[in-house]
Amino acid sequence: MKLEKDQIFNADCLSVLKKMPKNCVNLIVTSPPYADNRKSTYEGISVESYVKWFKPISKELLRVLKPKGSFVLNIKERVIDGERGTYVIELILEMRKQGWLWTEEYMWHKKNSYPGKWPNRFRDGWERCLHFTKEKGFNMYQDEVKVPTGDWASSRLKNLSKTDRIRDESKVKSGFGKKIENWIGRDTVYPDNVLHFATVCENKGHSATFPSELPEWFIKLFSKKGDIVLDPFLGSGTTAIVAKTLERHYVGMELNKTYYKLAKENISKFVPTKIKKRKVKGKEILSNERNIK
Amino acid sequence: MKLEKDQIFNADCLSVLKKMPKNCVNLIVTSPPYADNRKSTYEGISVESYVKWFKPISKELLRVLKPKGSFVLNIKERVIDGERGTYVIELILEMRKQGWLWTEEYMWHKKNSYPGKWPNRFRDGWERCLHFTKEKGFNMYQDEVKVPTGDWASSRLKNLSKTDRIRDESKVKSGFGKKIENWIGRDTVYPDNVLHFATVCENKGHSATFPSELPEWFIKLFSKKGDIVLDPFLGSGTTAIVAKTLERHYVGMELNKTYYKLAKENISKFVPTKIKKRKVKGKEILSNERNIK
DNA sequence: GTTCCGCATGAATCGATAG
DNA sequence: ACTATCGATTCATGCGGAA
Repeated sequence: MKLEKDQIFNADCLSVLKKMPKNCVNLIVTSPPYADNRKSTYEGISVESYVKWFKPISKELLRVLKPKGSFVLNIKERVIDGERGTYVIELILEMRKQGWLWTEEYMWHKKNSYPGKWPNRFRDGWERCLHFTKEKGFNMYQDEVKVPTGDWASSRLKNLSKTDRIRDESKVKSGFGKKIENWIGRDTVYPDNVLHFATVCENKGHSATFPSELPEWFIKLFSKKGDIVLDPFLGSGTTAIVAKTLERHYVGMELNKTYYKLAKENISKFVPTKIKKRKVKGKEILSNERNIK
Repeated sequence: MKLEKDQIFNADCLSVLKKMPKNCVNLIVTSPPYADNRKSTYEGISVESYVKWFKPISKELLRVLKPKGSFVLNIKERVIDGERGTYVIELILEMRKQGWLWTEEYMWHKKNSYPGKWPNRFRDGWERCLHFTKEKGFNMYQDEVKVPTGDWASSRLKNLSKTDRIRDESKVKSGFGKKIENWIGRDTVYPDNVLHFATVCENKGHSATFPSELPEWFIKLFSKKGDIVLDPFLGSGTTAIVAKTLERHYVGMELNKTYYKLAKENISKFVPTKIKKRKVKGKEILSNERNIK
């Protein structure tokens, strides 16, 4: 299969990945389905089989990723019978056996974590963003995520107020250069490996597993314009939308038909491109043309 | 050996632990020496042998801990040859085999992380605080660590009281006063599992140190007055001082003679005055801060 | 045009209940 | 005894309507 840019598949990611050529994507950002506590699950993945389920996928991801590319895995283990599940840390060990380098673990601090009160724990306010690479000398564009110093920056990080959000959205839409302009005269510093983003709620209009700021940060950090960003569990399409907005190409898979349609709808709505359907060798693929407004 | 309260040992913790009776301490809080990359280390523990070195200690800790007690392990894996070391997550798996329950993983977000710049990673801004227990029904005193509400409620409360003062002057019996009381009663909430503390000044490269706020938070959360708090890697004595300040008893071990003397000196210097507390909204609260400053 | 308040909601977890 | 379902708990956030 030749890799067509900017398309999404309504299919199991493993089957699509196997048809993809090796070393073809620059960055993988995804948040896979979380494990399900129920013993017998027909759509979810059980806790017991999680590692076994994910291993063939991570093996293919290793194959399709370019040598200097990165794989960012957003995940968090469930509480199982009063304990934190061990399947995530077991997965790390298994992926290293496959050849992945566990380069870093970024922490996503969710300021608005799910409420609740229990006798043995507090609300869970963070998730892992595991950073895997194929080589030590992977691409990392640190200057693209520098943050300004001073109160303005820290307050923006801790609390995305309404004005900040407007600024943030315009920043994404107009590209990164404009943001730099806004910060001229200010000192900028490199961030640390802790990310402060609020989760998205349903009332924002579209449900998503992670806020757009999360893939945005990693896409800026680990890819450049024109690169290809892959999300094998696309969900409602957040990764693809952000990638396209940042002038990267996207490839995505989503098994669930409802989410696939939602992603397609969201992408067509948000991305300033005209999507055309085309038949190639009996298969329907997507190609896009630049929409010169 | 009979357990003497409020004493510290200048000895290898394992040898002392073995002499201690079982089920005698209520809480263990410690930050063990970090693994050392160098092959032959004088006092450090090599990366390869870290799990093997720690297992007999954690086995004894399991024995001396009371059934409803907790073990809080502050640790973070080093970067080894460009990758995060796996010995911490391997240790979690091994400790579960010993009988420990991996109940939770708290996250210490270091607000002022150690500076530096590397081509493949950012500054490390967080450490793990692994929470192990012997039973599901362990002791947890959640009310002791409540924090002020976030911006949402505080700004709302501020505005409510402002408009309400006006209404109160005009309408004495409006029934609105009670509503305010409900809001005021809600000015503290339960925290999540992310702790925001600044690091302490760099100690002279020996055993890992944490700010006093860290043991303070866990001592308040997992023990009550009169309980016994153990730190098998006491360092300069932070855990013991905080324990005593909070009217708990302490037991500590420190192998390094210099640090042992320092700890003893620090503890003896300690005058049982009030621990540093801050006033927030007229209420005394913990030094933990809900928001990133 | 702002600011402010009411309300719904979210990758949750525990304990009790029912089969 | 083991498993599935359900109600209670909790708080930061965004949206929409009101002041």
